[in-house]
Amino acid sequence: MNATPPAKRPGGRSARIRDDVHEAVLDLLHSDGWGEITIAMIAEHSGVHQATIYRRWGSVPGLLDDVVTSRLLTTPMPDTGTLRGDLETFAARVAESVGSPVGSMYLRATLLASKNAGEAHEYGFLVDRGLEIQAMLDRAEKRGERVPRFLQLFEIVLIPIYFHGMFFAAVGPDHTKTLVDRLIRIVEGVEPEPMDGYSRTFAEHFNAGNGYLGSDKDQSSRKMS
Amino acid sequence: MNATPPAKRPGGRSARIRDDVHEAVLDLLHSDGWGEITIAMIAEHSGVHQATIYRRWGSVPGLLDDVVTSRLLTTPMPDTGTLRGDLETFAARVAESVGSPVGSMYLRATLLASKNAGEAHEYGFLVDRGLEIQAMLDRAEKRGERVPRFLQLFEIVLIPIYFHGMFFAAVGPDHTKTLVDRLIRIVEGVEPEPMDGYSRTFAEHFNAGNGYLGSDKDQSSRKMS
DNA sequence: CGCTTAATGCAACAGGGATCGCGTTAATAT
DNA sequence: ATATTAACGCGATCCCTGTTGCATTAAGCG
Repeated sequence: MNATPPAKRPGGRSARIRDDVHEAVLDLLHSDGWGEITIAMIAEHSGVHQATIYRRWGSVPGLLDDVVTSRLLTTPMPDTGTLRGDLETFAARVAESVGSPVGSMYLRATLLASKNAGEAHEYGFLVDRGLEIQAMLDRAEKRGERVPRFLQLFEIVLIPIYFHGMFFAAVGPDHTKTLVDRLIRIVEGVEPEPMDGYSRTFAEHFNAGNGYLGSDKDQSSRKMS
Repeated sequence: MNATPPAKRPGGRSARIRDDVHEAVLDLLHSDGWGEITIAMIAEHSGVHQATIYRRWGSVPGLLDDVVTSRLLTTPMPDTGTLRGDLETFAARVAESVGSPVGSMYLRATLLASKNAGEAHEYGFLVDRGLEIQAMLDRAEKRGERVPRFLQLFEIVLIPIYFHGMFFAAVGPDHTKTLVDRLIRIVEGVEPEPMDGYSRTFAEHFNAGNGYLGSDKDQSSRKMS
């Protein structure tokens, strides 16, 4: 699953280089914002030779996968005692990381690589996360709560967060709450979803919210008639 | 909005070349399946020189945008008399085009271009479609039906279709019906969503359905523990 | 400490994407 | 029909991504 298979000599120098490269990646993603990240840039900024990076990680997606799994996604899944609580903190966390340059970059890199020429890039941490999420659901079910299927959770809460974050901008915690609320309503079947936070028409929505989705990031004016 | 600005000499030869290139793109997308599309390939397959293609369209995303807007998205929005009917046929159509190589390719190309270096690729036809969708909703509301907000429709029905289609496989008409049904349930507030079609756990879901989402396209075996 | 060899540095090179200058063709206007 | 010039074809060329062979460094091990 990891980009660096069990190394035979992971000690001092290799570890140092690994750290240098990782840090360079994070630096670049932080400074350059959303610009493209090339291996040449990483090589120069870290002082590690290109060839080394190509040999160890192969490609930018592979390197990003390593960075993400080894540094960013180490926080354990929430366990607040209620499914709603778990989902809300988890969704907020996902939204935050997907909205950041690192997360957005990673998702786009891995997903774009996914359908490309044969070499089906492993979905890496996505599978791990899936298992952890399932454990979270299982806990809730064991407590006696009504729980959604995984695909429901994925479609109703996670996919919108991913989509917003990748294409437009990070979604705020208020909206993640709305998504979680929607999921729970669906599972429990209560009264219809309130429409307070929603623009009435597409035009309003598009113009007011900046961008295609009503999120709150500035995005050079693009009105329509 | 269009990739080719109002040409000063759009007649005979230019039009012929434009058609040749468009047809080559469609041919390649049909035959090569999901493989990468390069301008070199298009040039060879169409008999038009690379330099010409670069000059007129600039890049693959630009060319795809032109192809899509001028050839593929000309079918009018459905008007069946009920919101559910409209949504179901529309969703099925979207799923089909997004699942096809052309649609998938286009979406992924725009995705790549969207947040990349400055040149904010226009979302092109997406805005047009948004307005048409809104008109569909307006018609339904005028008939007295309870209608969702645009963002709800977008998040609950369209985004999942896009996401599935772009990164995994096309969703079948059965699942699009599920999505539409979900939306209408949310707006009208009825009993909880049935869970028949959903795998029980993430592992089941992942292994059985092939790929991360339970869709029905073969995808080289990738089991997990 | 000394030996083995994994891992890195270095430079040269292949390959492809994209651009440019210039000659040629043909669309448009008169 | 003729002139004008937009648009195309062609080849050379640049630049960037990624690879490879070989020398050098240092990690792991006795």
